[in-house]
Amino acid sequence: MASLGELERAVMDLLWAGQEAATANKLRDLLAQDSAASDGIAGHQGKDLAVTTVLTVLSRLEKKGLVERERGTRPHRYQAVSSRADHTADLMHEALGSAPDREAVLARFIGSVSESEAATLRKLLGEN
Amino acid sequence: MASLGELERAVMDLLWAGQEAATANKLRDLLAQDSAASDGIAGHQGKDLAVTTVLTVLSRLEKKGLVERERGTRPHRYQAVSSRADHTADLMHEALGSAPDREAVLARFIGSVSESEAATLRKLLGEN
DNA sequence: CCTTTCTTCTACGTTGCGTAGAACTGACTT
DNA sequence: AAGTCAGTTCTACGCAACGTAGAAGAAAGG
Repeated sequence: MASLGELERAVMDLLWAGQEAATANKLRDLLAQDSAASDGIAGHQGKDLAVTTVLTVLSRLEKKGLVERERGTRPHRYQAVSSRADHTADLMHEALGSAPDREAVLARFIGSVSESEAATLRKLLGEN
Repeated sequence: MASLGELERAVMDLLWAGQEAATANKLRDLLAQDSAASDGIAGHQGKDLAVTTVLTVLSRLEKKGLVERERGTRPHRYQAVSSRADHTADLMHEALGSAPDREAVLARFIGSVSESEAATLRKLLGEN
């Protein structure tokens, strides 16, 4: 499926967090905010990215099928194709699918799941 | 965790398949066989790898903690640290853990699981 | 000791990603 | 209509991971 780099990941997180489609500039600002926040605001090591950088990343994400853009509006607007939950579940299926011994994998998986998650799973499997 | 390249993957598959620890040469031969097999035997595009290539890959896998080597014996013998099922389950946990909305992910995951796998999961969650 | 075999060192080409300048395009202003 | 300006695409560079393997070093057997 293609794994994500650090910046690609950060951008996807923003797109997943906001429900609205965002412009490259908006995303650039959000990224600047986030990095400032994690530096403790005062520090803020001038790590602001160029907008072109964000655009390049968005293009790559689009090519990977993770992001969709509205080409109609002039500042193109970008949004995630699927929710983070869907994407993550896909990744899990991908991992699972790569093994010939599905059952064994599931057994190990269940074995190391927290109790609360096990409860969630029981509920999900029960009703249906 | 570090994802695997194509050759790294192929080597791990061999190590996971065989229960015995194998030497680099043994693995090289097995890889040659496999590639011959997928080419339909006749073709067999002289894609045999150099032993050093296999050794390099094994070293990298060792550094990643996926492979263990017996240094005592002269032709060192290599084996997988954990089973494929364990490794795959780890990957699934890794994916799951990267999301803040665990429950939502599990819901999507369960939603797209085959009926037989769902049955397996019920059984695993039931008895315990 | 000397040859053979195995391992380690070093390295090169390719690809993905972070990063961004340069060039192009479409729109708003006057 | 031409100029300016924001936004987008093109191109590119450096770095790291990976596939690949030759060269050099080390050990085991005759």
